[in-house]
Amino acid sequence: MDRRQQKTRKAIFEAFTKLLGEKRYSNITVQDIIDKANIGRSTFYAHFETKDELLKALCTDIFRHIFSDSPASEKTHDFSKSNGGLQEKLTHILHHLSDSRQEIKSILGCESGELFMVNFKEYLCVLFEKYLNEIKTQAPKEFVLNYLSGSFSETVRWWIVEKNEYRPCEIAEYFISFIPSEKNA
Amino acid sequence: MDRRQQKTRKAIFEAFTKLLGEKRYSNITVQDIIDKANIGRSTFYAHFETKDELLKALCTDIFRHIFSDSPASEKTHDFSKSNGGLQEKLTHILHHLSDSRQEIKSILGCESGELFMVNFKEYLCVLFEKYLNEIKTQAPKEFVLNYLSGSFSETVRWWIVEKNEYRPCEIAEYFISFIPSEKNA
DNA sequence: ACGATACCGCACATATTGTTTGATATTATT
DNA sequence: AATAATATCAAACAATATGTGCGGTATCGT
Repeated sequence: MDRRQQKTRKAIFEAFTKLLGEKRYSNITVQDIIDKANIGRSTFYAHFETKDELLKALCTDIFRHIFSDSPASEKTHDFSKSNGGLQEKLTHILHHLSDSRQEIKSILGCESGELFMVNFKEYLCVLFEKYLNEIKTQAPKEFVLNYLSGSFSETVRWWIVEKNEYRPCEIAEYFISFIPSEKNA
Repeated sequence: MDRRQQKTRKAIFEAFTKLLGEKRYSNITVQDIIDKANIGRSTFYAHFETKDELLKALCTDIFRHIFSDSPASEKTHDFSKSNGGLQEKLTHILHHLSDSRQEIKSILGCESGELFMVNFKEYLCVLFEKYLNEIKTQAPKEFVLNYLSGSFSETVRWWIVEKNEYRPCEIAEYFISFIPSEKNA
């Protein structure tokens, strides 16, 4: 990728995230972005068709960072096992989320959070699906999968937005304790 | 309230919900609304300052309907008790939600869903707070309250948006079964 | 050094917004 | 039935945002 493109793209992302900290997503105009990023109008549209595409690209970047590396091998899907288990994986994700906290908090602060959360839930569904058979329940799979991704994503939202003192491992532990399993019986 | 106002307000609401079924919230313009509602420009602004205010008013109307009447007395806060318990209350709420399904589905279909969900969660927090002491957990109250309102609201979202065959009482039962309590031990 | 291309600045037509004006029609009240 | 209040309307308005197109310039990769 051309250095100029990298530079411009980065400038747009930075301007955008700054603006998200200042005002609501829907109130941010392309004009605002190109002013703060100090780029030409046509340059912006050469990179992103719309403001929505920009947001989507930003989220994609963040998720690539968060879900990139697995903390351990996928050998075991026993979610309370110390190594490669669900709890460890969630803790790992929470650490990554914590790294980008300010950025994510800005996104979650308004309607743009919707897109972030939808994306996040999709990633989580893939993750939780592997552990479905560990869960003690009569409820149908689709219910359970939505319940888990929904509850965890909402937990993350709360954890990120509200300034609280809990550490990633604590959140993961609390969350796991709410899942009906052999261990939590 | 003046009959003219009632008529206009109703026309605006109807036009707005119709439009929400056709296109995304952010792509709906005030122009669209006044065209479909067949009212004058200044008339719209006499009723609502912005499109956001209109959405907020619509949500308020819906929630007033959903949370208006209690199914039973508030005597007992034992949530698995058959009468006045949490499960019955949730079932009742789900029935109301089902009544306004199409309307709510339109709202949830795009960014406007964010506002709806935030509002919904606030109402749910008030409800769940009464049952906090029934829950077996080591997690702090603020975590639990957010977990419950988050997981239930996400369950509702899934239930409303995805066309599925589950009845209100089934959803309530599945949800309750995921809460750690004496009964679910 | 050179061809490719990303950027810029500017301009343009189009669309939306929010406000104002004065006239008209409907309402609530007496 | 008459009257005063007011909700609505149509039209016009400036201000702003959008998306696109153009030639010229600077920077890039090779």
